[in-house]
Amino acid sequence: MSVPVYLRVAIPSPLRRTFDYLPPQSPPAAAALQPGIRVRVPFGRQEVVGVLLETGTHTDLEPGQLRQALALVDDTPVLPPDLLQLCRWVSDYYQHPLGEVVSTALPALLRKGEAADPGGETVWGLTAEARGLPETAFKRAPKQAALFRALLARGQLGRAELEALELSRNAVKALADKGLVSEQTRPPTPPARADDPLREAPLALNPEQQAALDQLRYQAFNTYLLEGATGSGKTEIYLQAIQAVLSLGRQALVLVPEIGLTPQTIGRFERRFAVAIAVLHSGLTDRERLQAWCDTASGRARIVIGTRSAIFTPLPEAGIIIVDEEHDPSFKQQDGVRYSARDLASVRASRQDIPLILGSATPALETLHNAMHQRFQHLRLTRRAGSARAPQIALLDIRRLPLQEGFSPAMLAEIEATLARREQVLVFINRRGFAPTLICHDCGWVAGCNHCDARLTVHQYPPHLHCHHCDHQRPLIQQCPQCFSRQLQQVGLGTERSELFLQQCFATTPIHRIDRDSTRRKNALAKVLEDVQRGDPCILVGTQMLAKGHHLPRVTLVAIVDADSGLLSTDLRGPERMGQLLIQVAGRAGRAERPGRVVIQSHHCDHPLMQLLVTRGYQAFARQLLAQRQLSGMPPYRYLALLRAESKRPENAIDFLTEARRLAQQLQPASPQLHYLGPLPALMEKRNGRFRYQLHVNAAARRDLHRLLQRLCRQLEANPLSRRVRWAVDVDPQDMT
DNA sequence: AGCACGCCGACT
DNA sequence: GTCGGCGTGCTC
Repeated sequence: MSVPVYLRVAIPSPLRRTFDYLPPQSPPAAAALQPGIRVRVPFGRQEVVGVLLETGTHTDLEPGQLRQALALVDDTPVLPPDLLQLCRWVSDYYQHPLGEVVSTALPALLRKGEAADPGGETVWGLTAEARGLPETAFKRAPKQAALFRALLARGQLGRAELEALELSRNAVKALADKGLVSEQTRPPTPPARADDPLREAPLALNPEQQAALDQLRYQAFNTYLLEGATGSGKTEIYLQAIQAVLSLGRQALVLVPEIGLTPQTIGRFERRFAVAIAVLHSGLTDRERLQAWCDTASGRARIVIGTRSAIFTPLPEAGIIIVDEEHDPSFKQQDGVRYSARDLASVRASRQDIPLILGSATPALETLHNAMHQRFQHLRLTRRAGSARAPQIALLDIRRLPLQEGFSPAMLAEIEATLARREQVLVFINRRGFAPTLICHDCGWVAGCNHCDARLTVHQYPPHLHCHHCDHQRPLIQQCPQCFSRQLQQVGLGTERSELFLQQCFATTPIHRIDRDSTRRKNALAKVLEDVQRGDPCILVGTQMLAKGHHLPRVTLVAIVDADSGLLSTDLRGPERMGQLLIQVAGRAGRAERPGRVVIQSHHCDHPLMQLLVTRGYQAFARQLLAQRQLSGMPPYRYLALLRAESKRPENAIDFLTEARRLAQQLQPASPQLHYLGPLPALMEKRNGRFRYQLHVNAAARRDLHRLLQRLCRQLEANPLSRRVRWAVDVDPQDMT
């Protein structure tokens, strides 16, 4: 007689506990009950997909309380042991329910219980009828004709190939509707030979790059901070490190920021390597995401490039993790499980005993701090690759100067001179829309969002008012709703307004606006960049979208219209962000043979931080900020966690946090080692119709903070006040918004 | 979270 | 007379 076995299951629910079940009917072989497989179970009145954590022979429940699992979904774990462990670590470190962690670690379709092996890629091919048509068919539909010819030549095309060939998906649909194209399944690409991963020869390294590469060790955990200015050749180091790892028969994981995953980046990897590469980014459909996930989990793909959530991709033969632009805020998830993919990369690399490379021109303060304390090996690239010289940065004091739409005469003169030399200009304005404020000149009424404590941004293309925090939109009004005056003024500067103004100033020069609105249409960004590559004089007006990753060799002037907003920001990381952004944007200038120039307009040119950044560079600037952090007892010198709570009725959230503080102080009275602050309103108190507050806990020792949070969460979950609010812990918060 | 139950207000 | 508002309780 076999001992009864119980299944301990992680359920996607905010409850901080696991649930025990009886094995499903027709008891599976014990070997089938591997941790990490999915199980379909009854849960309350619903049926959910959970993940098996472990099996056990005892349970705290009465036999009658147990229900039976309905079915095992997988034969092999969707979360192999290392990832299951990582999820447990995340749940413990970030104080987030394990079931939700496990569920964020899985692609959406697996969450819903779909099979983990989609068995090949969905592709489109011509039907027999279509193959009989002459090559000159579809004379009146050029898009369809192009697709038809491509399919004749190549047989089948997948989504990625359609994109690469710039074929329209509408054409696919049109031909499919005519019965000329059908959806087919292409078997997975066979694994590439590991002995020859290269498609193209690596570039020659300069001595500095070579020295950095020589430092890397591939057989053990070590964290390398690869610090190098834009254009200093970090990517080539990544490529050659990956090459080394591939030839050891292992896989590489590359994490990139959300807007850094450009076709150029992917193209560079694909040109270099002959192995299958899986790409995971937010633009994929659930189906494509699952496909990419399966490709890496099966070991077919040898390189994974992805944004934040790619840190949870199973890699049976992981050999290296690279985090590019490691300072980028998008690596920290800002809702649900508030994890930092960069920090998880470190945990994962250490557990798997493989190297981790953190690359950046402007490392995060905590990363620099780690490097300074020898926890990371610091590799520096100081030279720009090729002949490009570092840009010269000039501060332009605009106090008392006449400004036209934010531009000083000197700045306009700079732009004009650059265009006259037949060079290109990048105008950086970190705010999309036309104007950030609509105000009534007669009574002072300001157009605000009904759901947030925010002003509505005026957009002109097309005209409307838009809340950038909750996406609420309203028609653009001409009359004040309070006093019925028609004197409504659009105050402040956004990209649309600058574009219009510059168009008037430089009527014969093409102006390209690049922000989330102008690039919403697919390939719009690629088209503009293609134009820009041709090198004719033009002006690019854009937000931080322009700051990342794009190679703009003909841009020789970067104009930063307003550097003050970041400098004066009250947020913990405001100045750090400003510095990083300025340096990143500046990196766009002068990448080819021509020297670049960066001009920064400011009312605070003599601000010590600004001076430091411009005259002595990011390192000195960052060290100064670190000194300030140490004085003010902030990370990375002390450890911070926020207890966030929000509710429709503000008092619910405040009462909850007040109680939380009381409980916390009972567990751990305030002291120099541990202090409390709050409940405080969030920087934007009301957002999306909810009032948001936070309790800050600041500790000298990570261990104390962690112990407190753990015990506090247990109590809070049982507390009736917690049911009236949405609450979550944010360990190592990025910002206080 | 999701779902059901339960008890009070303005509607066909 | 009901539809539906959200307070409360529960999930192996």
